[in-house]
Amino acid sequence: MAKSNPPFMSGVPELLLLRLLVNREMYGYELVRSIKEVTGEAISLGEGVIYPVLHSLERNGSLKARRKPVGGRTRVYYSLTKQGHGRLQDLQDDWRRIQGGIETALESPGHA
Amino acid sequence: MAKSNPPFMSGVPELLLLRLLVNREMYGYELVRSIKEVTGEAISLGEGVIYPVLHSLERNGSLKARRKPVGGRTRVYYSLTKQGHGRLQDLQDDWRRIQGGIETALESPGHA
DNA sequence: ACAATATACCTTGTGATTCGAGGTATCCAA
DNA sequence: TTGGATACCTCGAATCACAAGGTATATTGT
Repeated sequence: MAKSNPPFMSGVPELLLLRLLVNREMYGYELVRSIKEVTGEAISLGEGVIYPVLHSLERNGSLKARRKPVGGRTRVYYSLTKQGHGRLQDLQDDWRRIQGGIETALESPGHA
Repeated sequence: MAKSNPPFMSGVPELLLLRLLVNREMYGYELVRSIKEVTGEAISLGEGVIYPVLHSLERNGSLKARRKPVGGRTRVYYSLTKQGHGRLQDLQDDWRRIQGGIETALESPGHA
């Protein structure tokens, strides 16, 4: 019954999250703003995108979560596991492959 | 209600199609193979993606279609309209913006 | 003291997009 | 004559991203 492969260009939110978490552990709300910032406002992903992705990354073992009370609120800090590093590498390779493909297409003769 | 904006990274099939049609008119089946070729096999879009996009581009005035019998079959050749050139320019700008944003994110300190 | 905004987490419904599989028909080669 | 390539098309389902909401606490402004 039509077991669809993931859309050819999905996984960018995942990629960005994993990449940010290489440097240091961060929490969800922070990641939302951080993505906007590090992409120079080019990409803005809402909480409705980020939280579910974080949860799924945790479920599949790419991230581990740590609850940490700060003030009166609770933050959930995420950090990369070994698997997460592998996953990041894969996504990064995928991205470069398709990014390169598109670039080749756009640069071929016959300017726009 | 929730009138969703288009997903932040869609429109790549559209972009590739328009870009290919800058050089010369082409027909659907040809475009399917051509996309695979010009992207160095990095991107492979099936007919189920291409045909609907072509139809919608025709409907909104970016492309014009010309039916041409070849042998016993009929090919539908598409070519860019003036609007299509504008649309291509926009999509190309969008793409470069987000592509650049992701690159910035991936290249920031703290290697993978 | 009170209201508004910011922080911080979350889920749900919907909409847009892509995917895979199928359907039709013709042509050519084994 | 069977099968593969060409050439068009559509449909159902999976996937994803989006907006909007909901909860709760802290901070800032008035």
